[in-house]
Amino acid sequence: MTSKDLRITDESTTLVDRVEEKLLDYFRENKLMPGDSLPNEVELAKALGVARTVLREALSRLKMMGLVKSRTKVGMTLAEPDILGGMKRVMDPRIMSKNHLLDILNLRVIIEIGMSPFVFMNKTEKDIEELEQIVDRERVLRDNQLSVEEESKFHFKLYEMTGNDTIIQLNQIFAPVFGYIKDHFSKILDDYTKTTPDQQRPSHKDLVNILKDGTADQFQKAMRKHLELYFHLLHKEYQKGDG
Amino acid sequence: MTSKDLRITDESTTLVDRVEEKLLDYFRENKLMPGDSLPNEVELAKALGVARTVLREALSRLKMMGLVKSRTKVGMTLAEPDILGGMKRVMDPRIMSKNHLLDILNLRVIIEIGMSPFVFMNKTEKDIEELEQIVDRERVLRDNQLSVEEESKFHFKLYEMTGNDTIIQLNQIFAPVFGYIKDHFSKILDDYTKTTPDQQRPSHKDLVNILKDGTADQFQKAMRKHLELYFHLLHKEYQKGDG
DNA sequence: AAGTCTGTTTTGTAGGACAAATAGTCCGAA
DNA sequence: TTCGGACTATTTGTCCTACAAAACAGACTT
Repeated sequence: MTSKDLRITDESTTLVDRVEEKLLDYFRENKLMPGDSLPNEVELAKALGVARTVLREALSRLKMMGLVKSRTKVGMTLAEPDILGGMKRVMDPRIMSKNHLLDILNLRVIIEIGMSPFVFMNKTEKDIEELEQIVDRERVLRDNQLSVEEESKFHFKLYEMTGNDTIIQLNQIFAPVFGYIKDHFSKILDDYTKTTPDQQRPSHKDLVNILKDGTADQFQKAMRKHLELYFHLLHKEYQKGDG
Repeated sequence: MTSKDLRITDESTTLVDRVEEKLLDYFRENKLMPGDSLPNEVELAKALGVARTVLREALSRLKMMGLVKSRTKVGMTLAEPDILGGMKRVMDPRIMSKNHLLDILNLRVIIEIGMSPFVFMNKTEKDIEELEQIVDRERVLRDNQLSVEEESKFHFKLYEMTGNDTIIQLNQIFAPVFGYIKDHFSKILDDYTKTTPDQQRPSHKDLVNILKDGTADQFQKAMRKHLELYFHLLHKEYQKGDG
């Protein structure tokens, strides 16, 4: 047993927590749909047997997630939640554990590789043109690297081509994490780019060309290669945490 | 201009919303780290110029995300947030728009394809054995399909092999969505399995064998093929939405 | 029929009171 | 001295009341 297992969880469930649960149960059991209206606060509080303030603290949480909307006089209605609403607010690399950061980086790499078949499927003339413009504007810095802005602009366009709003949002939410990682693991990343021949690392330009004239499979492999340095980083840093 | 552009957004930002923002700003500006303690509620409310009830509604949101912890007498402390905390609560396929559901399905497919290099990298003898056990227990139903439980058990093990807690959690949170999709798009899925020769659809058994004796590239391609029916579903249903 | 006014309902905000938990202190006994 | 128990002060948790603000509904006016 490690010291981690000894810590007191102290999950002293508060009344607000339970009310929040109850509300969600209530929505599900009554099969409420977006647009359906809820009882007013006073009634709800009475039905739940709690003070209005407690009810409102629970409702406040659901409002943050977009599940509940309210307007004076009109009352409260259910709505389709913004599942990323909470994440958007609290994503801050500064306060995240190293392992958590690596998890997110890993997830990003996974998404970029996994989405490449869809990017290839959805590509249009216009997309290719835009990508070419982005690539043409890129200015190479030291060690064949790009600025963070240029780097992310290119990848953002690829995300856009998935046509998947959730994924696009996810990329935006994760963005600060990569900036942070590039800063804090720059040594490992630099070492890798210096010791790996450029030919083994497809540039953005190469990717566009393959997307344009190659096959879906070639594109995915190239993306995989393009992201290889993160494989390297993940492999090296996850190891450390285990020890 | 479509009718969608006419709707009243009514983003009447409430005081609680602004206090929530202010708190997050305050945390960032003061570079608070997990473990650091916050001023007590009365002081905070005074500093913000709002009633304690309002402050508490804002804090309640941050507590839901795990960013703030509180204990009587001790006070409040900052903690590393659970970025999926909000999502976990409100993920309910019943109330999600079709496009949103497809986005999630798409994301799952993307993750499963993208994670296959990592699954291959991380595989151990023990993992293979477990997978073989899972596959051996599987009972084929009509049309070469499996029960939802068996299906998800196999894939869950693959997620586990990524060693990425965030991704494992994400899979669990998404699980209800797939159940829902399998129910509601069963016609399309059944049609596909009926009209596509079994040889073109790698079974779980095939996947394990490739994972065991094949290459990383073969494994990824097999995963891609295994998920092909979802490509089919996504292609067909996303189309509809556009019209 | 159209616009205006007024009353009423419901959420939004404020503030006070007390309960419950518990860290810290002090005191007394082994 | 050290341990334990009682007390105290502090802070969050819960309840309650009051009023402000928004906006729907219906009556009333022109």
